Amino acid sequence: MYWADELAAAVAGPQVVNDSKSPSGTVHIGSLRGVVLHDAIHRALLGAGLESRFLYGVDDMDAMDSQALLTPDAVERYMGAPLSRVPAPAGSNAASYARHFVGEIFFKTFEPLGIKPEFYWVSELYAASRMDSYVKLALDRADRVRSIYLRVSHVERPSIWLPIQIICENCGKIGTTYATDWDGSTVAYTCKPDMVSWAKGCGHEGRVSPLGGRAKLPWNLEWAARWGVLGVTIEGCGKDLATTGGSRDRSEAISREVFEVEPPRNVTYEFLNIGGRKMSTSKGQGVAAHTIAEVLPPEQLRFLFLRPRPNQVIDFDPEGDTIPRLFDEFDRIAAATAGREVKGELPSDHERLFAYSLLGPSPDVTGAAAAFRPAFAHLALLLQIPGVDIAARMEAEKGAPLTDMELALLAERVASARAWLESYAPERARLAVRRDEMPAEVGALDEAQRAYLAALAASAEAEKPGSGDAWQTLIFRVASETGLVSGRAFGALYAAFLGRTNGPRAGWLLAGLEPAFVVERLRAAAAVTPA
RNA sequence: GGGCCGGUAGCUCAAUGGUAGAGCAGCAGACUCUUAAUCUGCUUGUUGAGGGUUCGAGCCCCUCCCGGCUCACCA
Repeated sequence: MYWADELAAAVAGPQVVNDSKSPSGTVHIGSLRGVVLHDAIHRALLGAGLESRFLYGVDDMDAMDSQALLTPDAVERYMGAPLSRVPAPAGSNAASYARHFVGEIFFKTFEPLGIKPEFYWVSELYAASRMDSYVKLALDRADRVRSIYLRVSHVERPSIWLPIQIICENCGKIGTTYATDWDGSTVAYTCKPDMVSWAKGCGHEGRVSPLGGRAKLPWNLEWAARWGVLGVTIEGCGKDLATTGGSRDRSEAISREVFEVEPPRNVTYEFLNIGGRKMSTSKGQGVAAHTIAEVLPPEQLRFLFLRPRPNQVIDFDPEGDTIPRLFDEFDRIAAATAGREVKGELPSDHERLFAYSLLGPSPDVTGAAAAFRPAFAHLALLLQIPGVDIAARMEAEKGAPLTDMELALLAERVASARAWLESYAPERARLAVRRDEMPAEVGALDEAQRAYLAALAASAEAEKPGSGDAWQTLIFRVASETGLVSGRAFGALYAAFLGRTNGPRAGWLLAGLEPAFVVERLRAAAAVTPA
């Protein structure tokens, strides 16, 4: 059974699926794995006849800690401030930095993937006092919190430490304050200049109520509190958090022992690596979500994340054959789903995998599976030949007119293939007519092939073929006249124009070039002395 | 040091307890109009090592070896 369906079969009653993201830091392609996974889980729950909500939270009470994202004059003032209070970059009319960044960049990648969670902003949960009862519990039971940190993670907190981060009333920063002395309604705090290295506190000291949005819980407690506030029943997380003694363990212990709430079911998911290496934006290895989305249409991007089980590493190297093969594998699964015979082994419940790769919430699986999908590599090739009518060629391949859905799929693939040719396609997938010099490969042609080229030059000059069809006919006819097997005739042409042993349909290739150049090159190639 | 994932054909990978198999590469062949297409045939295995469970193990359990990521400060 498909893993998401297995999960859905294992639960009962109404479900709340939750995921969240801190808006600080760059969003790269790997960040989308969790989103797509949670969406698939949500759809699996609905498909199993359960009630389900899919929530997505933005951690905008977190402190701004990335200097690279601020203009230099804003660093002094906003480093350490809650992201909800950092203004959006110049030119944006968003209400805050967090809203700009997440709204403009991250959410725009959700919509095309057919993912529509209910968004919520953590700063609003605090401001609306929905977190207050958990803040009080955390402070009342600070000793329990400290002992959990010690027991689960071997982190020792001083006895005056309180699990709360106050927003400084003077400078507005949250990353620089240290709170002590909870008296049941207020805490004392100091905004320390040297609390953290990346932000400077103002030195203010005060006493304030931590409720109603004036403070936030530290990460692990906030996570647990949210499970309680929102009634979360399923929430996966990356393996960096799920390690023994790590964040997830701490939050689960806090949820049970401090808030007395049963934590949600976990689905730990592995990372997405690029070419066997971890993604790192600082090393230029990270692929921004919107960049890869130009090359991979939504369905293939979903497929990339949904085909492996969640706890398997995905090694995605956009170079080489990876992208064409991803399309081919998708098409194979589509064909199998449509009931056609395919080669090779299929994943268990491949039709479920196919359905979840389609854009939700309730796609036409049968129609999509049966649709004609042009082979990606073939399409990329055709795009490089001048004067090819792609739609007509595809119709000929299918043997029937394309439906509206198929035309849309074709347009989508054409755009992907163009983007691929410009970005990740290997040299061997790119065609280039060698205009400037004779390819060295011509030296490998034998006498019969050179004679063929000479004869073709003469015939072309006399008959002046004007179309791909006319050229193709001539190529075959001259081959027949000179007694050369057609495959070797084509080989000679590819060597003379492309410097390779094979290529696209030669007639259309030659028809796209200037007649004078074609004849001249044919003659020159025919005259080359064999190596 | 702890955790997770992986190790299967020359390469990339599939196969969730039931005959180890695909793509690419290679070899041989077909084709007078898809020539990076299509079709036919062939070849390739100590499934990292060892033990265990089972009628049956690539898959489950145990012990190792190798590689990758991750955590151990904060969020």
